Amino acid sequence: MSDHRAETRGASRPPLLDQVLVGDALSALGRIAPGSVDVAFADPPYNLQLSDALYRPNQTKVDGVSAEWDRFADFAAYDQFTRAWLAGVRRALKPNGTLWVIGSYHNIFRVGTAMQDEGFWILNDVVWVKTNPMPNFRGRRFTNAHETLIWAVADASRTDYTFNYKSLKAFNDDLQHRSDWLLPICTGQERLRGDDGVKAHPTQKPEALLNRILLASSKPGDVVLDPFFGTGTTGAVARRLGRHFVGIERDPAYAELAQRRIARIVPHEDLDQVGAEGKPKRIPFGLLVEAGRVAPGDELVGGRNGPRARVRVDGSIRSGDYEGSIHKVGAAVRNLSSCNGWTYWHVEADTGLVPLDVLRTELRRELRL
Amino acid sequence: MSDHRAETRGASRPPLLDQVLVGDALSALGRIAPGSVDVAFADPPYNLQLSDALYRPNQTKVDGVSAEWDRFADFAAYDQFTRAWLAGVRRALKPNGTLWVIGSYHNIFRVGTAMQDEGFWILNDVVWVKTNPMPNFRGRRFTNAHETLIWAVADASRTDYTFNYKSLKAFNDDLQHRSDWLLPICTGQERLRGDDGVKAHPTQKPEALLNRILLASSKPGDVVLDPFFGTGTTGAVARRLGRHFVGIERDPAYAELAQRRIARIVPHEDLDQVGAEGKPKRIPFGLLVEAGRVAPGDELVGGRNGPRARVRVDGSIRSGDYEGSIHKVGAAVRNLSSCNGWTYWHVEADTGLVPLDVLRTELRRELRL
DNA sequence: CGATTATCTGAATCTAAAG
DNA sequence: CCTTTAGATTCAGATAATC
Repeated sequence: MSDHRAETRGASRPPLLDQVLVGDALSALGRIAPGSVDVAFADPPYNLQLSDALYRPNQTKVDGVSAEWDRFADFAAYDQFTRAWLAGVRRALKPNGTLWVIGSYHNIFRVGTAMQDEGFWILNDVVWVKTNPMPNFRGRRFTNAHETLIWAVADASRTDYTFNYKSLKAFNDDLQHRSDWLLPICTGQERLRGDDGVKAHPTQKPEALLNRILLASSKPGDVVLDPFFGTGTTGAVARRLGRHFVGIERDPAYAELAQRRIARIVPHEDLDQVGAEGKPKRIPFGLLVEAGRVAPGDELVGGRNGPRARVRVDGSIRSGDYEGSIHKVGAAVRNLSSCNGWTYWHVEADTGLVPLDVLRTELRRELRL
Repeated sequence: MSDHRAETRGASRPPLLDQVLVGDALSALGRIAPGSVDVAFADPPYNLQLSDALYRPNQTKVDGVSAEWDRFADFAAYDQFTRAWLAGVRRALKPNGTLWVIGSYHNIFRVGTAMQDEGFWILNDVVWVKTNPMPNFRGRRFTNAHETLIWAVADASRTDYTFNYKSLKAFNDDLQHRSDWLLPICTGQERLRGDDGVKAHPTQKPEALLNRILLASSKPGDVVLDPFFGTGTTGAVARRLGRHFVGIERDPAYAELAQRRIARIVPHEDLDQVGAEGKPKRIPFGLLVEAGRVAPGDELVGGRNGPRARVRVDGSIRSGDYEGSIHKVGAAVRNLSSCNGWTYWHVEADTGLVPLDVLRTELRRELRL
């Protein structure tokens, strides 16, 4: 993480790591060093606009969200609030940092519009499909069985945001991970409750959701910001996964609860994910020739019964009239615009055809690159 | 349907039923009698903003949407276009009429915001989860595997919109219908093609999607409006379900194609029939880790006295020098080309070795999948 | 002819590093 | 900034081709 400073947009202030800042999101965001955050997760007020109490068919009252923090005069007020905190988060993020926001149909369209207007570049929307949503008691609509997440990078021109593609592919049994995530809501032991057994926070998110978000879009040691910290699910998961967190929460009681909760978390010992070693150093084909893994004059084969090529002293190859790099010649003989020569060309061994890529991997291991 | 007139807001003009109006949406909407429409479905341009060509790993070119009708100067231009057609649709709708709009993350947030601003009252957002989405070829994002629908009533004060709750509950094996719909994209015989075998329209929607929409939110004899008619999927399904349609399409060739398509439709005699639902959902190994059934750091055993592996945070495992999914590593340690990690790897319990497959079955049962 | 294998395609904001 | 080059990257389902 030594390159954090190089990525900052402005002056660096002392980082407020692994703490909960008590205060409203807007002013607290101003205390965070610009360009210091790798990933942000925000679970803002949903602006639910509930009017009357809702009762189940058995006449018990549904304990909905009716807190003061979820009341806005109108859409314009909600938009203004949204744009303000989005701007603050964007300032705190590194240019290649990403933001996740979760919401429902009550607010997510306004949030998404504001994100685009503020300059965020959307990478995906993700739907959290709930295995156990609350039913629709009145039977007047579809069961609201999902919530929407928006994932966006702070600066549209940056393509070097963190996305642990291989890790998520391994997670998903070797199929690339999709935008629909099936997860249960937060219940049972995981749900924080007061001494009276009543849920401590009305909208506590499941740790599994944050777990997947941070596995996908952050690295160990990264700084994770949550401007609506609540009871600290983001901090708990960040700590368990070896990431730093910065939480902002206006309710001191929630902040206190979150701190205690996070203190109990035992971080995982092994934080390795697939491909966590970082990008291996590039090994040019010439190095294989130089190291004697392939000798000048050796013949390469383009797959079973494919075209053949001859290795030359400088690591170029020739096949018929074509000469050049393994990639260029591979593309030429197949009449394609490009080609990965490492996987296309093979050498003949006793055991059969061996791709150059295998020889490269062996050399890389021996040279510890 | 004798109460149509009583529900109209303005003067009644002769209805333009079961026709395609050729022209741009804005002016054609003005020709529709105000307050005459029961349900509208809109599939507006998504404003995809594609720049360069995209190639698959096998170097074939992806046939993306590059039509002129999907090009807008900026978000402001798109917003203006959106607000204009939304106002026109709202005028055409009965006060208790509802509007469905489909979109992707490129445009749906802007559309949702505009709908709320224009006075529509959102009833649900619905996610169309695709069984067979196009993959993400470069591995830089999550597979974009869903699209979003917004369902809203024209007048927020009206609660007498059509929602066939019992019908949909029967459709869904006596469970109330949820907001996540699993459906394949439109391919095969259903996809309209020219004589050259090339798809007639780049964004044809599956009839199953419209079928569910009209089953849910309309009655036989209702008037269904589609301001972006394309090749007439809405009209085809409306006719089959005994509803009237009004289509608007600016491209005469599409309009002609749609008319011919709809003419071939044979309306159902029994309007209550429903289709079958999909297969059980796959549970990836990562979900077991996420759910706490297996913890990072736990040891897996490959059968009695077999090799051992260590579970990691992202659902990958490591055994010796090998890392990857349970299947990949299982294959590697056994020197096979493939392996079913679910039956090969076990966890040690008091009662002996338990295959991962058993844990998966338990989780599936609890999540009711 | 049936079974197996190869090919094609779908609303896509789809690279990274070196020079 | 731009240009060039290396080389990494796909899932489900329908259809066509081959055995």
